[in-house]
Amino acid sequence: MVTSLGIKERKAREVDHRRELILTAAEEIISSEGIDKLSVRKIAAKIEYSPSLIYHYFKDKDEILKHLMEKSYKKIVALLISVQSSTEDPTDKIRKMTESYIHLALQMPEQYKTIMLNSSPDILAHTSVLFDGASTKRQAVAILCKCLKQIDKYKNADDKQIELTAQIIWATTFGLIIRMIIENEIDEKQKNLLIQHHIQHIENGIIQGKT
Amino acid sequence: MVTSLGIKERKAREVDHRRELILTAAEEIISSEGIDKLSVRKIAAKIEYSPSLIYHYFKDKDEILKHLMEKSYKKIVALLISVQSSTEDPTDKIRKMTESYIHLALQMPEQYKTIMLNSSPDILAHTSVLFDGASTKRQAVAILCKCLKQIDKYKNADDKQIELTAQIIWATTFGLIIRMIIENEIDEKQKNLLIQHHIQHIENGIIQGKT
Amino acid sequence: MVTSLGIKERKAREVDHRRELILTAAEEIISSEGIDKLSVRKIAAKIEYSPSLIYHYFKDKDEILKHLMEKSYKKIVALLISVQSSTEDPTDKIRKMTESYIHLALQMPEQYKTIMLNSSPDILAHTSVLFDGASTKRQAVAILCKCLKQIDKYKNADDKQIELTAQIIWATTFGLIIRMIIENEIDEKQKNLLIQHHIQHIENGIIQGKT
Amino acid sequence: MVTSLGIKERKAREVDHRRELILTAAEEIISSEGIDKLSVRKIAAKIEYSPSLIYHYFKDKDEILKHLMEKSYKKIVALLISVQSSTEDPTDKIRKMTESYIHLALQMPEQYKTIMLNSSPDILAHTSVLFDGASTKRQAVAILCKCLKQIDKYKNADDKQIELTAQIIWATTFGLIIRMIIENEIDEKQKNLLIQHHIQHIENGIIQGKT
DNA sequence: AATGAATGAGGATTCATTCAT
DNA sequence: TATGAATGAATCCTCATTCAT
Repeated sequence: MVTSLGIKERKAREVDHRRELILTAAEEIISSEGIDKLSVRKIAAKIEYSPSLIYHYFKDKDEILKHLMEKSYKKIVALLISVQSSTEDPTDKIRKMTESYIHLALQMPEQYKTIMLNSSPDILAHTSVLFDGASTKRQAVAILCKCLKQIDKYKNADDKQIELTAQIIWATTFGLIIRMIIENEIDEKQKNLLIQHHIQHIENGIIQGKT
Repeated sequence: MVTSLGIKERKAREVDHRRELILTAAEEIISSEGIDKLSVRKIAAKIEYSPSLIYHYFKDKDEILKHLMEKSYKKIVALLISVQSSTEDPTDKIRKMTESYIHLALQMPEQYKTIMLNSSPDILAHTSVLFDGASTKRQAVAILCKCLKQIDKYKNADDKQIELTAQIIWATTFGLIIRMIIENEIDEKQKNLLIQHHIQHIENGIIQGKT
Repeated sequence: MVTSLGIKERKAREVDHRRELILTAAEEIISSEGIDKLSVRKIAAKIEYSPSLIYHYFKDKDEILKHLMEKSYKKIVALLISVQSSTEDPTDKIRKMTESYIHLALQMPEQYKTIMLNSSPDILAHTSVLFDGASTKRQAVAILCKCLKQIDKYKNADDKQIELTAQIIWATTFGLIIRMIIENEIDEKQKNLLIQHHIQHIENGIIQGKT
Repeated sequence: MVTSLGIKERKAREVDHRRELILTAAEEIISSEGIDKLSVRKIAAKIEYSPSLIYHYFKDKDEILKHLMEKSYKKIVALLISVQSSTEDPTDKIRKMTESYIHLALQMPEQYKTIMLNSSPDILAHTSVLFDGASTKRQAVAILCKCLKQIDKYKNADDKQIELTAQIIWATTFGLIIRMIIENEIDEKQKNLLIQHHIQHIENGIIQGKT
């Protein structure tokens, strides 16, 4: 019995491993050719198996795409979480978080685009941030709000105002990232200048001026 | 003679009408399925004609796409131009321009996405704004720079700094628009709050704080 | 009545003119792109009329091709006839005829190929020369035979032998021409050497040696 | 293990068989309709499978054509090689080689035409023989030259002259073959008379007369 | 577990042809 | 006389998917 379980387990692990292989191959194709050039055949070619095998592990291409989305989404969420830690002064924290977030996003441009420009309900269920109440339902916004609240100026501010500020920070940062991805061939120096300038603007916006 | 001219004219108009029909059908398909799912067959099906007929009016699919792009691009450029005028205080001008731009973009969401998220060189030749020197090559950035220069704080500022500020204003506004389009189902009130908040942030950024 | 006839005549002439225009355009396309790239559309484009007009003058594409074949065939036959004249010594006559024939064929390579490599019965009815009895049914062979008979060596020769000789002269000359057309990019000098050499061989063959 | 190998072998053989089937179908279509009427659909129809299946066995139509060409070309080259051997008197050797070559070519008329009338650079790279220097680059010409050199009359002859003679022998023989193929329905007796007559002419040309 | 065979739907074009005007 | 509209068939090719083995 125990043995049998062990075998089953190993088998299960192997299955997972294969699925992972397939997904990774798919990711690579997406990275290099774009999501609309992804095909089952190409995945099969990459893992050096026959296309039919893919159907042992995934019901159809859509299922692969769904998993891909999930995987990418998790990566992107992981971005934010990995960035949090190292507390200090809240403004500084926002600066660092934003900076890291941008850099990490730029390291996975195709996945970032795929997820963040996707308007299927399944994906939006995770990625939408502009709706009223996002601060309680979206981790990213929540974290930003928490930081903002620690800033003197926002101490007595309305929750709604803080949420809006967080949403704007998020949406505008998203905009800069997407444009930098789309306008490829911007050199590194210029990219850094833009990022620094953007962060400076955020700081100007949150520290001074009207709420 | 007059009659003959009249006939020719009507024919020309009819041709234009057909071409327009095709383009509109194409736009609808793009709206509902995305640009990469656009096919000549689908267009033909939509207008209830045979696919070959399309080739009477357009040389090939690329020509259709080119027209589509041009059409959208012209609309978007028209946005900016229509928005300029009504001079006053430069900060106010930027506020009004941004506001109008956002509202107009939201009125043609699919076209905006199609153009602004397109990374083909032909399109980017018109839409890229983040490169070093954009202030002299892109009208939109140029106009923003001109306004910024009129603001006291930037009187003695470095041209490069001003360009960067303009670029950030543009890229972040773009970000907000795209997210509002992608996260459809945001209600009007929330949209307006976000827009106002964004503009306020821009103002905070440019009036106060470090450059 | 006279007038009416005059008009009809002019109309008929005009129709002929148009048909000629169409055929000429077709020939040009065949010359530049080969016979299998010939299309009604291309003809129409060349004469700057609409494709439908073609159908006023020809029943269908096949009819055009038929006329084309006939026209080309007549040209090729004209070759031979034009070459005959200027009598003298029979050997010399064969030399001159062959030489002229080759040069003229090389001036209309595509037409020559089209006709001479065509194995449709209609065309073969004019172009076949190897069958027993060709000397009485094919002008080209007949002329060659007549020349050969004037040569001393063949004075008493069997008619069948003479016919065979004529057929070989014809078929081998054809071979040289076709190869020179197919192996384009042979330079003029080399072409002339080959032609001279070929003619010399014919002379060697007919003057000396066994029959 | 043996079984497994056996299976693989059988599969490989089956694949080869299928490919062969496709190629044969293609050859038949070419025979009956000409090479430019060959289409993937027609092949599929002939073997009674769907067109897409063809793409399991061949990358694209070009690959099919390439195989077809290669197959035919190999046969034709094999002709020449098979014909060489059995040395004797050089004149006799040329006679025998030519005779065999003609007979073998007539046994694969469509393939011979396909290859020898093809003017694509890829094919011409193997089949062109009329250029200056062919005696060193084309086996067929080289062999003929070697034989010619052994003939007394050519002992002291210029290499260029010998090359030209070989080229003429080749081109004229080609002409006779092609015409016999195109003018189908020539009876065997007549064919043989023509062949013998042609060979006699070659001999007359090379043994006697001027070089 | 793995695969090759097979297909049908869909992709862009091209073309000959008909027909109403 | 001349043409534009319209089509259906044909071209090559790709792809997701199923099925028997």
